[in-house]
Amino acid sequence: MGRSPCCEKAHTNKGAWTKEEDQRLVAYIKAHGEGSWRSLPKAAGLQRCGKSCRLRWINYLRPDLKRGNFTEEEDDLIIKLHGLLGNKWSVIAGRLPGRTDNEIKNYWNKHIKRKLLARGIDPKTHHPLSGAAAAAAPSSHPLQDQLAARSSCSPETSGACHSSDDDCGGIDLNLSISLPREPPSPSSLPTTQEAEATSRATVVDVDASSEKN
DNA sequence: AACAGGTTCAACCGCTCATGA
DNA sequence: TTCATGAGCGGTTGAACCTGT
Repeated sequence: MGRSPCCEKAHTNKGAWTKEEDQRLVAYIKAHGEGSWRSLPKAAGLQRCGKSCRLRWINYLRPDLKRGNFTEEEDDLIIKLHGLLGNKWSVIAGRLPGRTDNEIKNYWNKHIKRKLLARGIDPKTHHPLSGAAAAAAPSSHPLQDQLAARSSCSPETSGACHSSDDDCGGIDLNLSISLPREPPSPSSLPTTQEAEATSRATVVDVDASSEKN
């Protein structure tokens, strides 16, 4: 009596989506909204796994997606957020309207990793590459360490030292985000993902406006 | 022009988390 | 409190595309 599989593998398509499948999925979501991914494929007449539908919608079909090159600002923001959060791609995506976790993850692997390496920075630890010892620091994310060290003034406990120019910790990553947390328009998605991402990220305030020093 | 190697992107897989009975 | 189920996340893979030889 194991857990039931997420879908009938024998009767589901795999691989690239066809235009018709895309159209069906978009039409269904427009009519019924997001959610119930497990039952969606059947209801929409798709021979796909619910997870696959969800992914296709989130990463490719959503109307509010911003496709195209990342800006320098987005680059910097991703780097800073990664320093704070690690590989929490969905949280990072929540701070970059129109970007998806998958897109950011890919972009990180293809572009930013190299950028950091070229600067002599270890993309995993955000420490200078030169010191192997540095890489062996107690935490994989030094910035998280700094945040932890600041626990005495954490927003959860006091919120007192959360002003944008407070230098608690002495790093410029004391940020508070000013990006919109709501969907840009009523017709765009409820973005449960973003909502969740936002809620999970509340511990860390990141200010997009301050990331340009 | 043809081939090989490298890069990029979309999609899948397996795990964890959240929620409800 | 425990268990079952659905949803979401992050890592990985594979095919298509690009570039250099």
